[in-house]
Amino acid sequence: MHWSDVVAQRLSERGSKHIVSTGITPSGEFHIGHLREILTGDMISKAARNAGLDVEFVFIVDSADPLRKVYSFLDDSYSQYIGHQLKRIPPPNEEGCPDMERFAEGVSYADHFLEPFKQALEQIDVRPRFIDNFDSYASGKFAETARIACNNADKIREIIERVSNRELAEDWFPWNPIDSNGSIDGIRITGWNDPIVSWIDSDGNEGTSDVTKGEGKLPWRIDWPAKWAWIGVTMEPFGKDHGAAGGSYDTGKEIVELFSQEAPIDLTYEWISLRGQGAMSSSSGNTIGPLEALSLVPPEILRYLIASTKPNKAIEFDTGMGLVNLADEFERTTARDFSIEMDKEGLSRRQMVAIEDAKRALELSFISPHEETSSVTFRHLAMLAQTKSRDEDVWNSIGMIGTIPQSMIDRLDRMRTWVQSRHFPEELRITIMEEPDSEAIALLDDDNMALLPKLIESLRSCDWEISSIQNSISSTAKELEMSPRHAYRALYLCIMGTERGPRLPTILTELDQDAILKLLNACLQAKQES
RNA sequence: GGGCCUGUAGCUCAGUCAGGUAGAGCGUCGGGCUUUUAACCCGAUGGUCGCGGGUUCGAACCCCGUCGGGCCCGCCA
Repeated sequence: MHWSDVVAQRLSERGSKHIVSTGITPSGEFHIGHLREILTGDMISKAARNAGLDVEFVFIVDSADPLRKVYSFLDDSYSQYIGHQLKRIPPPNEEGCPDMERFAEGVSYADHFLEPFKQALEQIDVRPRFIDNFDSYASGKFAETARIACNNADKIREIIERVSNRELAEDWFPWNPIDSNGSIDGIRITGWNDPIVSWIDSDGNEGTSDVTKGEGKLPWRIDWPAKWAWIGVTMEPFGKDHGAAGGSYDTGKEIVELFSQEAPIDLTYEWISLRGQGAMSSSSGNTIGPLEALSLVPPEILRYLIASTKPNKAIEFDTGMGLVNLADEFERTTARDFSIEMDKEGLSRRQMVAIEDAKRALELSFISPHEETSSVTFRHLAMLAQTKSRDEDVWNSIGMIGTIPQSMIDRLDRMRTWVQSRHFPEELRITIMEEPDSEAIALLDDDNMALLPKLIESLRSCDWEISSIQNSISSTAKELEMSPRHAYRALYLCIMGTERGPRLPTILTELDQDAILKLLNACLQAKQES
């Protein structure tokens, strides 16, 4: 069974109405690692609906969280905002400095990073109900849970200390008020008189906060179960950082009982890293943003990456050949006829499971509305994008006539972007030799050598366009009773340094005739001399 | 100090939850397509399932141990 269906089954055992929740702190640029969180939730929701359950999918924007530190992409002037909630500080401008103008227009730090992520979500067909955590506090959504938490501070302290096996400070209290400067750091609680906490901040200023009005926030380990409670979350996937024993899920599981609620069903997923570069990290700049990824890869393939990988499997995102293989696997899977495969006799249980899983992974990958596309592979399109500058020629080449589906136009656009990007693998790049490549020349055999002089003559006199070039090559080969395939081999070795390659006449017409003849002669000479 | 994930073909991985003669894709090699879209089709190649014990008629799978890789918690994420 596909992993999403396994979770759906667990959900159905518990009830028919569910809220699947995900959440991310907008502390910096979103990256594809975050996509796993949201796609995992999205796919579970879809699988659960598929199982006949009533499911709502929500995405909590943790905009009430404070700025932890001055990240590398921020100007030092942000140090004044450390400890301030992300919804209440200005967005960075191009230079990483606080952009007070946009802030005045109502764009917060949190909004700044959330907006592009929302666009990416649209593209990959994820449409959650967004919940802004800061606004939720402000509008009193946490009023009840905050009061319960403060009234049960001792119990919560006991849970956290026992489950996470760590000691909390003497003056620890389950509420972080906002101090006179707007920070929730370095503040000490001096009293609790439901629903008011009194505090003294690091500057010695004293004040009070009403926990029912969001004048502050619950600490993370309580904030999370409080969200479960007021939203009614029944299922939440989360990264392995929260899943560790004694981690926030373990403590949350017990704390949520104080709010008279059951902990949601959990699913811990592994991180996504960049191939050869380690974990994705917003602060080190070692990231690929969802929008950048989407400028290269069709959305259904990003979905397929998540859908076809079990959550507990770490993913190494590879923007080079790995991407090609993934995309081609997607194409092949799309072309499969699962009903015929399932009807085959003598299938082992494992084979059936594999077929089922592939089918489900594919279904979860399609974005709606699902358009029929040509089954051109990624490799093939990569080649076409390099050899045909006009889109029209690409469509003709793969037999698409009439109205081209938007998804195909997008795919070609992305391919052209990818070809020009630093991510495009050398292996697929079409390179034309300028000088004879000695290694390739060494591979020319006697037949090739016998052919070359005649071929050069024939190419010298032919019109430099596709059919004459093609004709010239095949007729020369026939003259010598050689297979055209073998004749092409000689040309590939001389021109591209490889034994095989993409359709050559097309490429030749885009190159200078004299230069090619010169190259072929040089190769001939080099071989004869060796 | 505690915990999680992971180790299977040259590469990427499935198979481990419900033990029953090792799988897929890519790659490689060979053939076909009598002018090759790196296509497509057919075939072949390829693994003492990290290692050592145990349970079992039977273990990649369960149990114990061990080695290697990745990571998390131990800072009010």
